[in-house]
Amino acid sequence: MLEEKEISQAVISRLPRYYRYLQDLIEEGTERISSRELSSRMHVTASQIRQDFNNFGGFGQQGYGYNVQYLHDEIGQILGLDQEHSMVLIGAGNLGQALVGYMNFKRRGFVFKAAFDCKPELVGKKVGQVVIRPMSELTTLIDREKIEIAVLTVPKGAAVEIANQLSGTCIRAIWNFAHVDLPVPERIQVENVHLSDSLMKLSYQIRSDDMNESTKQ
Amino acid sequence: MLEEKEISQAVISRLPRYYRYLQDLIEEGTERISSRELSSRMHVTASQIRQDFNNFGGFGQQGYGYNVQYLHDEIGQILGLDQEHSMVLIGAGNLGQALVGYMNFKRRGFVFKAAFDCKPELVGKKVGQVVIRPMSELTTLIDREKIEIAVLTVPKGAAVEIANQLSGTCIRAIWNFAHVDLPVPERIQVENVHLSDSLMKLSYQIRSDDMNESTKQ
DNA sequence: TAGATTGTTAATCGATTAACAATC
DNA sequence: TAGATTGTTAATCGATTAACAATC
Repeated sequence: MLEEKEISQAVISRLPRYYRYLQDLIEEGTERISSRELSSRMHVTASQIRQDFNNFGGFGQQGYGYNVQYLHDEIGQILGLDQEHSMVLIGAGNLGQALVGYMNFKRRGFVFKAAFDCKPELVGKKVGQVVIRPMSELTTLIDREKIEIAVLTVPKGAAVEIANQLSGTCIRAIWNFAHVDLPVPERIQVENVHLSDSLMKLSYQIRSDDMNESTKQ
Repeated sequence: MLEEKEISQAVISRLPRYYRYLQDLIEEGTERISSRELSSRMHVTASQIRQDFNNFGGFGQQGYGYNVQYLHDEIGQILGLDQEHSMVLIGAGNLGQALVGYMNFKRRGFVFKAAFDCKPELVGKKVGQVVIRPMSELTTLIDREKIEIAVLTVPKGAAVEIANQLSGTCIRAIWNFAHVDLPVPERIQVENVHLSDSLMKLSYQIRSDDMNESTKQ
């Protein structure tokens, strides 16, 4: 009932930011907020806010605005934050270890159940709450523990091969930090975090600023 | 001369991916490629590829296609990858240390010149090629060494205060991993990497899959 | 020259913004 | 009831795709 039509990617990308601002409002003790107030805080149009929320069917009340707590909880539910999500780490390098250790994910219900690495010298070592296991145990553990999300922090070369392995398991989604596009069946969702792409965009901005400076005069 | 009009954010976001595919093509020894071939590899339309490239003024040749090496280098230049970029790390926690240690950035010309942390017990410790310094030295070092990019991996609470400090320096851009929107003057570019936002999007996809499953029947 | 493929203009599609009637 | 503000329809804007003339 909650959802019928496909929601656009643009809308979904904005939901976490709404969620964040609503959390801040709760902490400030604000009980209600109008789309106009929220729009001026977030530097987006009030129209967009109302359109976005109405994709999911109207959380406000005419003449009143939105109840902050209610809106927060609804968006949380839409984002699936009312459920616990089990994860495994694949690739226990520096970045991988940092992610496992990051407590904020756990607070939101994203829990690492295991970590894997191909390096024998890392196997047995503890990171965060889990012990690093050999890659040979990967697929059986995922299926046995009904893991939802695989966090992939391995080098480019290994990523595709591992994605193929994952395709045969019950895994639902891959959070991909490897610098390649993964070939997976449609039922597996992939969310890419390409850090170097992000850094390149930054570098583009700097350079394009330089150009403007030099052209201006 | 190279650029005049504003290039849309959508185009810029695609450039790093083009760059990556062109690198792969070079490694494969491919000398030329048509927009149609590239489009089928990358799963985008050939039209979009041609439109994107023509924002910067035509890198191809009718009847021939694009020279891979040339196109690669041009895009690299547009992204500012032909220059070295100096960076400082602010916040030497797990994630920060992982970023400093990541060699791929250095290969692309992004070089960490220093790292800072407010924790006295971390000061003096070495991460990657640099030694962690106290926060008190932050602004003077940035200006003295003409640092371009600040990599911000501090908790939410500290980020805004540090952004204010950075506003008074020669810094050009902030690569922001903190979970807040930073208030900075217009001349400073901000590129956000909100990992928990990304994870929430993944969680949304999983949940919306569930919905479809349960509604289908 | 004929074939291929670009650069570019025109058509379509989707997302954002504006406007306003519905309603609390 | 009057005022406020939503939900929603209509208008605008921008981005993507299609088509084709230019040209290597």
